[in-house]
Amino acid sequence: MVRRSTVRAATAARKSQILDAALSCFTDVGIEATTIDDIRRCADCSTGSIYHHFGSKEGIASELFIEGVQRLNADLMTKLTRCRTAERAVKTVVTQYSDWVTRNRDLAGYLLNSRDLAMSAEAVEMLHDVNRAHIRRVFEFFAPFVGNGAMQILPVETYIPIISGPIQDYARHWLAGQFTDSPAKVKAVFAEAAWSAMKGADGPRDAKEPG
Amino acid sequence: MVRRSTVRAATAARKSQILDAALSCFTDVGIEATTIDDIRRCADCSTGSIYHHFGSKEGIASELFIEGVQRLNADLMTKLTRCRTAERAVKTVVTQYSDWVTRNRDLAGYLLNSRDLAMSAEAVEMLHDVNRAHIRRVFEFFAPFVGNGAMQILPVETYIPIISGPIQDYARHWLAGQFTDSPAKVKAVFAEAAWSAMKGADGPRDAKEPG
Amino acid sequence: MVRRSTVRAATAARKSQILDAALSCFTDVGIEATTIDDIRRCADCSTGSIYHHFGSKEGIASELFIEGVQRLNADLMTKLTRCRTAERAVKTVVTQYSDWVTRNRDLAGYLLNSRDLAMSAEAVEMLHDVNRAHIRRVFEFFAPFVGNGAMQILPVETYIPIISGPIQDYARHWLAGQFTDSPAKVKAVFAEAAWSAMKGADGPRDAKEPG
Amino acid sequence: MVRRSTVRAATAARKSQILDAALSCFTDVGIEATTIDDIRRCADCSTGSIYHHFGSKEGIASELFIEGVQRLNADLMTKLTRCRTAERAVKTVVTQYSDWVTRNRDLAGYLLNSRDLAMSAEAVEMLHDVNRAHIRRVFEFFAPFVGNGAMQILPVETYIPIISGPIQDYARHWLAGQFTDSPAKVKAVFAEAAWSAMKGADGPRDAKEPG
DNA sequence: AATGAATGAGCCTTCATTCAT
DNA sequence: GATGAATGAAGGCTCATTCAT
Repeated sequence: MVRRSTVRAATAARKSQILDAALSCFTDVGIEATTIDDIRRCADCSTGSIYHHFGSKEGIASELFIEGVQRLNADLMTKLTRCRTAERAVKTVVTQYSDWVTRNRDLAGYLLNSRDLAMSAEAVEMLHDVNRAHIRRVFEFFAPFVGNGAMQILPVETYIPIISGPIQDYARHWLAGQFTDSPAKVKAVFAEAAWSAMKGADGPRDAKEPG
Repeated sequence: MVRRSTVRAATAARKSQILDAALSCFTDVGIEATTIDDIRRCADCSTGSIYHHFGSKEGIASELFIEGVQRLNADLMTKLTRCRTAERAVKTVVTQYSDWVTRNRDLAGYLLNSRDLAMSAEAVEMLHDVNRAHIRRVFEFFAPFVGNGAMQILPVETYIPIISGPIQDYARHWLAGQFTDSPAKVKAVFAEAAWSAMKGADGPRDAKEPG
Repeated sequence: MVRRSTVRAATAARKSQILDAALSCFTDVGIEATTIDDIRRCADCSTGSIYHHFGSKEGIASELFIEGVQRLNADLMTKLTRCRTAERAVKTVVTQYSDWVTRNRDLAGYLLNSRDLAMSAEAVEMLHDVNRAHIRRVFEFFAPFVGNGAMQILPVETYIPIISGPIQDYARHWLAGQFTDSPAKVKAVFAEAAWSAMKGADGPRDAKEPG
Repeated sequence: MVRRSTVRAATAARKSQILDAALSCFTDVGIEATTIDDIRRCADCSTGSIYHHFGSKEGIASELFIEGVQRLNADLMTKLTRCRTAERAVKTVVTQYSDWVTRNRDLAGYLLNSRDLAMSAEAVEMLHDVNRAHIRRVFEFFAPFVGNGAMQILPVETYIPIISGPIQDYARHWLAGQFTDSPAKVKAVFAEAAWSAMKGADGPRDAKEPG
């Protein structure tokens, strides 16, 4: 029992070590330009070890992607479920993302720029499952606010782009070194903009949160 | 004279043929995954011909990118300069983009997903010049509206993300096949959202455009 | 004593399990294409266990080969020493092979197609010893029949090809799935053909065996 | 016209040069053990050139195999169609093979030991077509001799093994360095043996060829 | 004896680019 | 301008083998 968990822990540590190395390389030169040898050197392990744990370069990229998405999603849900008003919730989507991106630059950049990532059918399936479940939870959370007029009724596919699109675009530029202020620094502007675009036409029907 | 222009026309046609083929391939499998041989096959020409006209794979990608950006920018400026009010102008940024993306799917997708494109120093320089000039023109156009309170005063780097971020995010999903309605179909929603987020806090001071 | 023999039996069982797995893999995809991991999976044991028992991949292949040859040879000698006439003996070489191949498809195929097998010097030595001894025994058995004119006097290296070549060729095709009738089914034809080619020019001088 | 045929000739020469190199390497160390780099070194060309002409290592092996089979088959048919009696024809199958193997050691060895060669579906198809056509021609040639009683009536799949099996087995051993006399040297023995096994039970009904 | 993670040399193949015709 | 054979560096991946537990 002890033995097995030790082994498992060691395995997990090695995998984590490789994922960290991969993220670092992907950030430096991009996924395509990163070679297994780059990762091997950076993770200080053998080629075989990488393949023993991940099976392929794509396997590394996929696992990194899915794990990153799950962390980001989980962090959002934690923050979101504490919100009591629509305004607070909408702004939290923006500020949470700003803070997370600022704290997790490399991983955020990876998630933001890997839309073209070629994944195995299996990995795609898993990612879709993860994403669908997350989207459902988020929409279930916001549904009441839309129902009571605090938020506008819009085509369902437009909510996320309107709320998250601006801060994501800003983050993309910041991560590319084109902007100097971190997302965390300008988050209030984007939170306000998102709420302006989302709040019910006649103003929110729920009471403004104190503070 | 006639001979030369004929030759030039033929050359232009061949270049255009290759660029079209390249865009098609890039759209299908991505830039990195596209090989010169893919382009050769698709353009129905020889390897040597491609190198004669573009010098390198990166040369094709760069020319395609810069030409695309210029077309998109020019189209925006044409539409924008017809606008007399801040509201009309802001909404035009959104609707023009929606329409252009819908009409130029492949090229739009290429521009939207080639942030990682490795370009020669020369090409990068050229692209920056083109972009800087465009951004300057756009900001000069909007400056009066900000000055007279019709639009909010915000950190300069936040304007573009707030106005264009949502429709770009939507376009990205649509181009990826995740959304069904074209940007052109939902542009009004995004135009309205952009204006809600950008209009002066006390309401626009300029008169509403008739119509 | 009991303990030791139990251990030995267990060891022998594990070795046998691995050899069976290896033969199965070799038959399916060929020796070269079979990986240690294939065998491991098929034998349901660990990599280390395989190396503990056989030392190398070549060790497995060699042991399997030599063991197979010995079984085949032993079976032939058993059947052969019961024969009293040249005709019976020659035909027995054919029919014994037919029956053995039919009953031991995979092993026979392995022996028949592993001419290229790279073996250690030690294993090669052992195989040669085994083969030389067998050939010597067989030739000593047949010598009297040649001496008394019941069988033809031919160049020594032609006897085995003439007697066994046809049924081996047939077996090769059958094992490859190209022929439908098993060697056992057509053995009489090949036995007759072998005898026709081997019998003394003036007819056999020994009496035809009854039945 | 001249230009094109020159180019074609050059291409054919290069392909031939690579095939020769491959055969040499295959003979020396076996197909599996031969690396592309071995062939490249031996053919004195670049890796890319090999792939330009053959697509893959398997492509080389297949083309070599099919071309070899066709040469062997064509040579047999040429010799066979000159035969007027069953005896001459059966013996020709044996002697032609003996001579061809002796003159084409490497190619013969390649054909004889590549039964396990992994070929593309396309190549397999082509090989089957080639073989089927050859077998049909050969059987059509021999049919009259079986019909008129000059040769025995046997199960159809046994003819080839009985006639060719012995000399093939001998050739295999000789090519492996186990026998010293070339097949051409001992061909008469095998020709006689084949005829003994194949001739009609009551003796040939056609006249013995003079000489 | 058993386990399975780790190793690393080596292989097949790709592909941007060059250049003789 | 066009052609396509030739080049060769480089990369993803395999796999027999080792070894600490």
